[in-house]
Amino acid sequence: MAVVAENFIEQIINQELESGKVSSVQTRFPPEPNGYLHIGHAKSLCINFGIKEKYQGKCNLFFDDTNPSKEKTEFVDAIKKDIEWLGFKWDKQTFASDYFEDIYNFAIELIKMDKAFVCDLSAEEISKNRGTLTEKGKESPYRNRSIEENLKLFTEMREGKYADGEKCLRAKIDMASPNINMRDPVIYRILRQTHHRTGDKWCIYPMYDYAHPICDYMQGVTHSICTLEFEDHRPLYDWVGITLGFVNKPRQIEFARLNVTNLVMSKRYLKKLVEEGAVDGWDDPRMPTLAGIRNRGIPAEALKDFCGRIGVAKANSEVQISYLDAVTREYLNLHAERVMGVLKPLKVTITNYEGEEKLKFDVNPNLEGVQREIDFSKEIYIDRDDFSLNPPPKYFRLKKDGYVRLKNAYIIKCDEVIENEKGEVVELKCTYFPNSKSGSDTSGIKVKGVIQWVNAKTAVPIEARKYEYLLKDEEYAGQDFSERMNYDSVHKFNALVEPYILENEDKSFQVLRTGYFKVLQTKDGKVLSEIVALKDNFNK
RNA sequence: AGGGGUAUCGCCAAGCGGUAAGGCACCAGAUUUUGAUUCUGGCAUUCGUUGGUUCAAAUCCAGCUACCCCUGCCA
Repeated sequence: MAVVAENFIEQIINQELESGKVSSVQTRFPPEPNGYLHIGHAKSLCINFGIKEKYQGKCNLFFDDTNPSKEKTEFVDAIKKDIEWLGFKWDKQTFASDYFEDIYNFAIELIKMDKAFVCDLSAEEISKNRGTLTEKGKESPYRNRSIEENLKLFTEMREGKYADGEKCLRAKIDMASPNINMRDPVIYRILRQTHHRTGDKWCIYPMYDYAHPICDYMQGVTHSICTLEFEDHRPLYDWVGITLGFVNKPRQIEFARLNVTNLVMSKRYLKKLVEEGAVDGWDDPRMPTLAGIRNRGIPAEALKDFCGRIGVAKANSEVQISYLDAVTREYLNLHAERVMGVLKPLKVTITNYEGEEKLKFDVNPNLEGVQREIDFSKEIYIDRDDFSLNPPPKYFRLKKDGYVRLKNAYIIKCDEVIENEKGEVVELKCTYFPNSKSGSDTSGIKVKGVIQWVNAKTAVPIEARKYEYLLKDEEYAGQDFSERMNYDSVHKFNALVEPYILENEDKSFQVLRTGYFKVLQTKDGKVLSEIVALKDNFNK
């Protein structure tokens, strides 16, 4: 894990701790349960839980469920699973809906202070009266209703006397404000939607801008961390807290959201891909969701390390996807078990070898002395790409009359190439050198190439799939991805792998030279996903 | 004359008045039974730009410029 400099949020907290403005720190991770978490959320998770850990504070998991038309229990379960996968432990699990009654009572307070009013304007009229970026807005004709009338009307709104959209509650701030969010924003709307937790108890729901500062405050949040687009909302966030007289009002701090080159990140779009069946679900390895990343075989530790290394700042930036690969590679190199597998099997018969033997194989060269056994015999398979009939210069692997080392086994020489009627290579006849065994090589033969192999008898056939990330590029931007997704984002191989890999599902294995493997359980059986994230220089 | 932000190497990113950290990528070399790993060396006389203050500026001031966000009864 790389050591990362203190980010600007931590600097702010340090100052507040020093000055005594706060004595302890509490954050919250506030997803709306309307979809799965993606890699961008991982950054927020790492920031919020990172602060909890660093300052021995608290961090709640707070579901922002103020809009019942989009939210589902399915999503809250998925979100929790993803956070658990990352290894973060929240202090309390809370919902905005836990506070609906308080939020309502605070609205009554606001009305009593003459800081909120019931407005009869339609959504379109409100929009029209809001003014534009350069022109100030017009005050609602209902703005000066009496407190008594507002109280009565708002109570009736809750009781269901009015139709959806017929009335709303607005904060009374300033229609001339240059900040559009302050132009008497709507804080309650009438919405007859069954809420995933409160059912039909309510027909009015608070808006995010109004509910969030209250929920933060009620939970004891000291630092409410969100993304840059909420900077313009901070005055409103503060207005709510100040007007309601919150003591030690939480402070909202904004940071730049994570962008990754060419990665499709909008929840709207990801949802569409799932609904159209362009991918196998939210957890498809091609998805940038945490579930997808998990299935891809990227360890949680690697993802967290990535989040730490990209830093936290306010400048809009775009991180290269290859950086995630690099961090994954680094983690896997240190921790992953090694396993051999061939994507495109090519039979090799070792004509002068008889019998069978067990060979030692390093589980991971970084874990000294930890070995397991692999079977060797006269019939093996190598990868078709490790043999070339017309080798380019500096080709280190097997060629006709050439030598190569079978990883952890013997040096072999290719004597004969067997082709079928179509001229395709179907088998190689080789001889091995008994005194060239790994670890006790006295043959004196120098080979530059080392290739992986699997034993014909023990290897298991499996469908290997190579998943590409869902990428957006100019050519496809804004278009319908689904066709392309199925076309070129998954590559399938009838591969052979060591049986060992199947006994260790849910682990990621580094595969020699080609990348890393992870076994996925799918409807039609086991599938090995192969994602290339290792360095692959030999094609240069 | 709308408001709010941001500008430091190809990509992230430290720096907070004392003379440009680090990571990824890249280049060169060494070791290597993964063409991986590891190792060693290289990689911004310059911080969007123009002026100003200062003995000294990426850091302070002023003016430009570029990019991002804001006109949901979404979050």
